[in-house]
Amino acid sequence: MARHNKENLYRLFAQIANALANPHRLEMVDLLVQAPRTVEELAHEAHMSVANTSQHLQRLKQAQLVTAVREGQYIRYHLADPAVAQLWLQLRAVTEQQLAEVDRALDAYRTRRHEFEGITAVELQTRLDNDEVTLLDVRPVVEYEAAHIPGAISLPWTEVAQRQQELPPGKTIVAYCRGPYCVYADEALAQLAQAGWQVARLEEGVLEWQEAGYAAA
Amino acid sequence: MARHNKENLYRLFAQIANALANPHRLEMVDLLVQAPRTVEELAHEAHMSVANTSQHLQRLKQAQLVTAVREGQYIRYHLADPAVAQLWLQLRAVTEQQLAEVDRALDAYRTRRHEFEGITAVELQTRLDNDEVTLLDVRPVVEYEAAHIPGAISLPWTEVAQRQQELPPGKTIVAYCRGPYCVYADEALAQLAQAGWQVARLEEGVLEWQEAGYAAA
DNA sequence: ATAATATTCAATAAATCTATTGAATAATTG
DNA sequence: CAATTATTCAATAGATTTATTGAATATTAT
Repeated sequence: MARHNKENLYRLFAQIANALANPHRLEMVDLLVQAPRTVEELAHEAHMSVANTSQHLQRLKQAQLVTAVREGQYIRYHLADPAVAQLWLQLRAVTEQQLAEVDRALDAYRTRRHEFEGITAVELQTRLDNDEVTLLDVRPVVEYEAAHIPGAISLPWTEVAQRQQELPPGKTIVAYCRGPYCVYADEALAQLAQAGWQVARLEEGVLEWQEAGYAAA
Repeated sequence: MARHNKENLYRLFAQIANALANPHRLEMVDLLVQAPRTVEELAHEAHMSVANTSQHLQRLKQAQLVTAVREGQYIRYHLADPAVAQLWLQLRAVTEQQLAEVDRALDAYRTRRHEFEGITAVELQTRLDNDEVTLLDVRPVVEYEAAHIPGAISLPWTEVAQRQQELPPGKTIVAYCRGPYCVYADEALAQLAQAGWQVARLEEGVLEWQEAGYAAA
């Protein structure tokens, strides 16, 4: 009797863990952290079929980790609450700490991971205040518009080659993207470094930046 | 290629989520947060067969969420890292916030949940400093010994009836146990209230107490 | 209304997860 | 060494999860 009620309680926690216990759904959560998206957009970004994406979204929605908002013929999915992003961060933290494979998998995915000088959030903040660096947000514009680090210029990584002359000359360029598991900043910096710019990468994305106690714009 | 490497990365995070995606395993983690335990102890506490408990422990161990330490003919399982407890806390926080069922399930499990006056960590701290209350840790002694709130007296809930005369008279008694999902404090307080004591419950357990920034002993 | 587009639903097969059972292993005790 | 105790392993049946396929639904545009 009491046993049964206790099991019911733990079952609820397990339901939420279960909703996150799939690589595709985690990638979708990771994308929704950056900005709300339609089913098609998510399917395209995560390289999944639309039907499969929809099915996974239903599971996230059932667990109330995301919410659906109809916009005309589209349905845009949002992360239900900032606490969900926190949970994702904590899951990442534990996984990184406990599974050494994460480091290896990251090296395999981000092949230029160790090519650029890193810069910490603290360093960046002071160098931004002293007007010593140009901060580049190389994510898609919609993500920049959803939230970005104050002072960052939006220049999607796909447009870096053509638009680099817009950048103020002389200053070091710091690029960031979705966070430590995103290659966009690496791609952008590789092009800029080749063109002779002094570059550095911020591993943090907006979520990690906020988590570290800084404000977002 | 890059896709494949990205999938590998998310697969690792999903592995950890998967290890937590079972009510029994969560209950085991919840128990291990309080104190390390042998397979048999866990099986008994969680009302599971030993073989099943062992099997679930293997999964937690494979995910490196727990570690096994042989002690003679026993093997004692420990939480691998405090970060695992943090993750459990965050999972609980999200579940409580997103699933209204938690509140109902908790009412069903802790039938005396609303019977006693609650006291916050802050209140407790000041009233302890002023020597106005007696703080009772009603968990099993091993858990008290693993960690407890400074100033707490160990009096397991099973012994409250016989040993209540040991308590200093006149002061209000505040009891706590494993946290908000534990009935021991309710059970203890029901007996003490009946015997005429002035009582209050602290919902926090040691983990939540520490999470709130206080030290443990 | 009809056509087009976005999303969901339903059915299905392959894979994974879970609890149970009984046997196997490893350490301790007599 | 034999007996005992704690834990793990192996096999298995039932349940759940997943990706795919094609059809169904809902909204918009013509």
